[in-house]
Formats: sequence, C-alpha cells, structure tokens
Amino acid sequence: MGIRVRYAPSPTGLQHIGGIRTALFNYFFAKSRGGEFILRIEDTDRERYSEAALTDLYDTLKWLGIEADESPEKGGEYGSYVQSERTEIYREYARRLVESGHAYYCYCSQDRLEKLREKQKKDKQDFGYNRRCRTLSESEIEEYQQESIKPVIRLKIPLEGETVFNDYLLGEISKKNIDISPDPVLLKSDKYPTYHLANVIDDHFMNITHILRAQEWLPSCPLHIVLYNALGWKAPQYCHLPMVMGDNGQKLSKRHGATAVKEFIEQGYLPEAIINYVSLIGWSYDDSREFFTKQELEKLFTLDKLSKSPGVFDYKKLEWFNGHYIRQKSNEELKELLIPYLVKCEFIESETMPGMTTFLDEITALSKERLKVLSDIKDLVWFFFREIDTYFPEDIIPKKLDAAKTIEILETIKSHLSDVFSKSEDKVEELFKTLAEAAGVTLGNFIMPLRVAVTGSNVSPPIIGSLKLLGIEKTTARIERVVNILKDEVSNNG
RNA sequence: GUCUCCUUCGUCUAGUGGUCAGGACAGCGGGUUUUCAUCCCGCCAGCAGGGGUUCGACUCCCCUAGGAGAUGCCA
Repeated sequence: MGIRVRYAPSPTGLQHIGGIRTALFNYFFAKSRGGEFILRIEDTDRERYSEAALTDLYDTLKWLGIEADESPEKGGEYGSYVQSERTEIYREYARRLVESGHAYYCYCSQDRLEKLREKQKKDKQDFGYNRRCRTLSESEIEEYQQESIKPVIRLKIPLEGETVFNDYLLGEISKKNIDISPDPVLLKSDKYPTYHLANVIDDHFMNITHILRAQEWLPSCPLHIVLYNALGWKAPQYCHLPMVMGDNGQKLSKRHGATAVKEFIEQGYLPEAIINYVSLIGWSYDDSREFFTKQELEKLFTLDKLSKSPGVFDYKKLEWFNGHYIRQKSNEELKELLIPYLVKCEFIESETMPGMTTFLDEITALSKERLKVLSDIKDLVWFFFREIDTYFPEDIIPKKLDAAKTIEILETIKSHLSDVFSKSEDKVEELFKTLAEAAGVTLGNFIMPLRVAVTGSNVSPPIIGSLKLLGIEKTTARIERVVNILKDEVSNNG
C-alpha cells in the first residue's frame, strides 16, 4: 500500500503558521513519495466550532496551492471526511470498547472534576482523573443511570507495564502506563468523540500510514497506542514534528503579532514566500540552499532532514523571502498583485480605469525593488494620488544649504521643466548634473528639495521617473508651493 | 507537582570522532547610486555546564542546568 497522510485541523480558529507548516510537511511528504494527502475536518468540539474557521481553512489551502487527494470538497472512497458526519462510527466503537472491558462509563460531573483538579494543584499532587468510576459496582451504576446523568466513556489505561512506540524522528519512546493520562475521555457526554477516539478510528479506517503532527501531541501518543491495541489495530508510523515557537520561546500565539495566514495575506505576503520560509522551520535541505518553490519541495522534501528542536518564527526572515519573491515577479504579474492594494487605499477605483495601464506599469516598475510586502505600496506611491498636507522646511533644505540657496535651486529646476518633461531620463539626469555643478552643489543636494517638494518626503522612488509620471502641472504647482513656503521662512527669519 | 521531548552564532540551520565549526536572516561597516531600496563586499557572533569513553570529541554515554510541551467532556 502506498503512503497516505492527512492534515486534520479543527475548525475553531483561523489557520495559523504552525498549522500550515504541518499541512505543508504532510503534503510534501506525500508528494515526494507518490502518496496521497488527505484533508479531514475534526469538528468534534461543538462549542468552539466556527463556520468562518472552516471557510478560512479552505481559502488558505487554496491560496497556498495545496490540493488534497481526498477531502470533504473532493470526496474519496474513505469518506466522510468530516468527523461530525461520522459520529455513529465513534459511538459504535466506544460501545464496543466498553463491552470488551477496555473502557467504562464515567458519571462524574464536570464540576466535581474541576474541584478535583483544584485540590490536586493545591496539594501539589499528581494531576488527573482519579479513576473513581473505573470500579463502580453494578448497583452504583444502576443508581447513576436512574438519575439520568449523561455519562462519558473513558479508556482504561493499564495500571502496570509500559507502552512503547517508535517515532520516526525521535526514535523509540517508552512510557510507563502509570504515567499516561489517567483514563482519558473517549466519548463526551454530548455523544461526540474526543480527539483521541476520532483520530484513531479515522486514521485506521482511512488507511493512514504516517502521522506527521506537532510535538505537542507526543505526550498523548502512548494513549493512542493503548487505544490501537484495545481495538486490535496496528498503529501508523508516527513522526512528531518540532514545534513552531514565538520569539519568547513559547508556542506561537496571537501575542506575537500576526500568526494567522489570513493576516499575512492581507499584508501582502506571497504564497511562494510563506511556503518557502515555513518549510525551513524544522527542516533543511543541505548546508546552503534556501530557495525552494512548492514544486521543488514536492520532490525534495524528506523526513530525514527534519530537526528535533523547536524553531522560532522569524518575521524578518519571512519578510526577506517575501521581498525576494516580489522581485522575482514579472512587472506584469506584480502589477496585477498590486492593484487590489491600490484600490483598497482608494488610490484607484478599479483595475479597469481607462488610461491607467501604462501608469500602473510605471508605478510597479518604480516600486518593485522597494517592496517587502505588497501593502508597502501605499506609503511608496501615495503622492501620485494625493496632495501633500504639510511640508517641513527642515526636510526641504539640505543640511549644508540655506533657504535662499534652496529657493534658487528650485527656481532653476522650474525654469528647465519643459526640458525635463521632453527629454529622456538619462538626459534629464545629465542636465541636473550640469545645473548642480553650475549652482555649486552636489547632485544629491540639488535634487533633494525637488524630491521633497514633489513627493512630500526625503525618501521616495527615483525622482526623475516620478516627476514624469506626476506630470508637469502638478510638478510645477508643488515646486511653486514649496518656494513660497521657503520665501515666508526667509522673511520671517530676516 | 508529575511525565515527556529538546539544547551549534540574537534567529533559522549545516555538521554524524580529526573542519580555520559552513551558510542564511538580523545587526554593524563599506562600495554602487539622485534619497530610500535593490545589488555587491566585509565585519560581529555559536558548540549550555560538568564528568566520562577515546590517541582525538560539537559529534558517543552519564549527570546537572535551562527551555518547551503535556497533564481538559480543546484539539
């Protein structure tokens, strides 16, 4: 039988970096080995279930370009792939486990369990269920049934011996049964299964061969082995992936800023960058290669290069990858990616505005090397679309010059504007060099007042190209405005 | 409290008994350049500590320390 792996998220929140890392590794592992990648929805927590989370899951996988071989959307011969549609199976097997003596009904109230936990914590005792209902007498059970308490079903963890399993990454792991979580719940009082039960049953019936999941599952793995044994099934090959941490060294969470893929998409991260970067948390190829496309990963990924230790998610490096992939885009592709952002800032109304095409091409070319994320476009090109609110003389006047000299420079440029707009960029640059020399200032100092006048900032895209895009009218007006401001400045000080 | 896993530059990592411990991001410095950015060059920076094993340990073993995870009718 070929390799079959699954990504089995719970639709209780937005897909985050840790989740898709697991999805990606499963997907790449399947692809690289010619196996199948299955998507299964683990929606057994009815309290936290969210429709939006489910939509987000599908959207995210689509955005990443991950298509499952079998899934709720696509179907498959092992369906349903939604756990809430499989409840009968779980109930049936839970019942069988009780019958075979591997599980039992527990009538303890949640309230009682909570008190128990509190007491244990206070007394510094071992935590966990005290197995009170494991040894209930017939009459006690009858009594509880009479009270119509909705019981849960708990798994009987053996009181002696140990449970051993092999993890592909971590090797042989053994745990004394007494250290396994004491008798975890299999079937909740609402008749929905817990992760432990549903997961084991589904993986078995869906013929899952390898389980790649985060190491946070490691402690409960022996419990799953006990379950497999109780059911008389063979457990799949496990491989517990190193966790993804925030920069405080703890499990990545919202506290660290963006963790949801959706947020990254909104900021303007590309799937290429996310895939490339995320694949490198806990996995490497060799000592130097760091660029990988999805297609390459589908060939090159291997479990042998996994790391055992957790990895800190580095926003800076992601950003660097993103800038790289933005620069990899053709101008045409990048323009298309940028348009929604320009629309969102209301710089343009729609991508179909007549006469916009060339303008947008130019804007794209001017911005390409300056973008880390697509949303950076706003601060880069806003001056093409909006008037400048305020000028600060200290920005306009170069450090080594004074207001009078600056006025002179701007007047000089203004008088040559017709040349500027009729000649090629190279020629204009030559012209500026000549004029700067004549004025006795460096080219940089000569251009800076112009830059600030036209863009409102001393940091901007290349100025000559920007001028041409802005047009002679706006350019002239902005220069005049700044000259007037400087003249006021001079008279006020004089 | 208990159990489990982990430990190479700030971060991601290469390394599988003999290496000047390599690369990347970040940081810093320089070059190209009309600013910024890109690009190029350089610098800084690491084997958690202690015991063994060995002719020789980052690599193997043990202990300690530190970190993380689990300990839910959440996954």
